[in-house]
Amino acid sequence: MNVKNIRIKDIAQLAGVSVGTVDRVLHNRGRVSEDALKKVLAVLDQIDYKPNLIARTLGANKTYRIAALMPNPDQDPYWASSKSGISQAEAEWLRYGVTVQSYFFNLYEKDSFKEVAEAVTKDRPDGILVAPIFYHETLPFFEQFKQEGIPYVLFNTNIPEVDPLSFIGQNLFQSGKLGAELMHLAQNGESGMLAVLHINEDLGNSVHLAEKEKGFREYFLEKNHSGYNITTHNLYNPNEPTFEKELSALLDQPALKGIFVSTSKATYIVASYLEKLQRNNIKLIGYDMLQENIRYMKKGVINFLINQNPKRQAFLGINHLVGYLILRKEAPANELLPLEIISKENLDSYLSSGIH
Amino acid sequence: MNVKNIRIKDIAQLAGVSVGTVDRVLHNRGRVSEDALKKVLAVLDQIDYKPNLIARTLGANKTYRIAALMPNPDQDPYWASSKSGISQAEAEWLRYGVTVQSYFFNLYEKDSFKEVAEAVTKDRPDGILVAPIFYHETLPFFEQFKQEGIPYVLFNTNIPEVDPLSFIGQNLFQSGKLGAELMHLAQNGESGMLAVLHINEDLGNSVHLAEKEKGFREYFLEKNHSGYNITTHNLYNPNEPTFEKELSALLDQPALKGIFVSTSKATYIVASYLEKLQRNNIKLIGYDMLQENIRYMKKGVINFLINQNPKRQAFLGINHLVGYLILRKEAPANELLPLEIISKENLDSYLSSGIH
DNA sequence: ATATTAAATGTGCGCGCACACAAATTATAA
DNA sequence: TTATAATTTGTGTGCGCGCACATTTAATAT
Repeated sequence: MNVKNIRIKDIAQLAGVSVGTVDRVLHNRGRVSEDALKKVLAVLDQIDYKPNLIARTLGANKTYRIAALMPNPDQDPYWASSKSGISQAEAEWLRYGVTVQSYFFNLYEKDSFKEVAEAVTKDRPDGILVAPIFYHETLPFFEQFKQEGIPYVLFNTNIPEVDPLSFIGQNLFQSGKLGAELMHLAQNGESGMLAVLHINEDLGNSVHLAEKEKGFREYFLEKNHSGYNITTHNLYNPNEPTFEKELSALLDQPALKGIFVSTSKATYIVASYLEKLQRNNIKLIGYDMLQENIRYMKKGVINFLINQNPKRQAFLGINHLVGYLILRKEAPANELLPLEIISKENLDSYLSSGIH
Repeated sequence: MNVKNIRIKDIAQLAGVSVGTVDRVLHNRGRVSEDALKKVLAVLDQIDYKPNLIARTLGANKTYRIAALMPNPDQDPYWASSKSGISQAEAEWLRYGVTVQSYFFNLYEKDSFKEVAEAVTKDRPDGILVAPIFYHETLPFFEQFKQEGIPYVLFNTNIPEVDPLSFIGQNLFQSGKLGAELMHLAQNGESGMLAVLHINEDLGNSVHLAEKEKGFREYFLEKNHSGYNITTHNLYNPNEPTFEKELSALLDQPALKGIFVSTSKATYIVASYLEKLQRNNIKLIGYDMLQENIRYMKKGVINFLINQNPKRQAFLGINHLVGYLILRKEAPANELLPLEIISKENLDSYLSSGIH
């Protein structure tokens, strides 16, 4: 019983004042005499008061509206994963009066983002989770959010200048280096031509992808592996006829030994071509445990996946926001998720382990 | 406001009875007439009542004592990691009246386990977390715990027969297979001799380790890689003079291309010999991100680590117990953590990401 | 000096649940 | 029928916090 935490009541008793006074001091609402203030502060200085968050939450009985601003999940299964993380977090907090309103913008149109972001601004939510894949377009909105005192959390893409409550994502440079290490391993010591391939549908993403490429190249630079000849390939809309031509041209090169693809959707697109063209000697390394990618990995077309954990990213984003709003918890400024390596032999262990 | 959750009060109103009656039905405490029971159940059938756990926890205001029964963390840094997971969980729940009492037994002495387990039994905790590395010795204790209605969670080693509230660990067979895949990769296509090495200090563990070996061998069987010649080596106490002799004899074999070590402590022991004997062409694959292992990985002596996440295992164990005791949450019967692959290039991303 | 205003302090209530206990109803005994 | 026991039902209280409001004390005006 003596291990129990100190309550406001105890502080009041120790300081010889009423709980109301202690409350006013704790929240510095003023209306406290210097004398009383001193007494309370003296006690607070001695003991380490930690409010009972459970009681606080119960008493508050407020409802919180969180806005999630992200690309349309129908356009890319990667974003569908993010969406499911949001839904999972929402389900967990619904009963405590938290609702999440999702706002989807078109992955390929900057104007769509603006439009949707304005809608969010109008709605004045209590907190905002956003995947700011467009750089310039987002800045003024964050200015606005900050002015209105609405906390915002970024995920997937970081923009440190806007000083968010928290960012959740990964170190992209290191991610590229890891991709290179895996590629190197998969090559069995033989050298040859390696391709870095970006399918850059959404132009907002290019900085993002370049960072991965830098890391990829850095690895081979450090290793001084001149045996590998690394080329870069930028493709755009997979639906255009030029796409297939360009990709096929690349895959036809007999010297090509491996492809590092910088996005999750691009991974299964390339995998499908590799399978169709029977180029099973080309090692493929890409991103994320999307349904399609899982299929190709089980077939052996994809050698490694680096898990960006889109679901977990979004899930944590909502959680941090909720923690900040109702439990007054400080969220970590940067939550960099580990770079998880998925191979044929540990794939199932990831699939069966919940959100993780 | 209409999104708010349904309260007991609401159910009472809908059923036309008092909250007390609803409470008795929900907790089936009896003392309810058939008529009232029917009415309440009818309402409950219609709506999806989810109790407000915050309110429940607040009201309960009980203190819970959890006993953690595990090997002495001073004997092996692996267990020190587990310990830190327990401490972290304890810190998180302390203010809600949860205390954790740790009971350490000697990793090498079955009798020590018995002794400590008896102490736990006498203390009658509200819940027990245990790493049951000795098989036969543990069974009668679980019988006792079950009779007394004390929930227990296992981690690290599973004993499904004792029907725990939850088990937290990994699929060991798959873990061995993964080790083999990584070894295969690290070999760069060259074949040769591979060694599976167990340093089996605590005899209780042997089944555990055999399972990993089975997986390791299975991988090469499936691949039909007769090019690799796999041998098994059982070593015991590293402090005995024979130990060094036997290990050196193994490492001296020029055909030896790789070693798969089945425990975390053994990993850095072997790494130290590899370094000393300058056998840097032997690939080493082992377990866990212990301080020493991290050092050897950064130096390039260890090629891959499979992370068993001892810290997280214990952390989750306490959390499940707490969730069950105060929030009445059902813990998952089997929480199999993913088999995380650690390499030089993603090591830092794991180190910087907290408990994960 | 008393009346009025301002500042400081203390008290009460609700959040939703669990549990103890009081009240009301029904069944049984005298 | 009335008295008593057994069963069923309802009410009240506390958990710790935050906030609204009542009360007390001090400062100022008349």
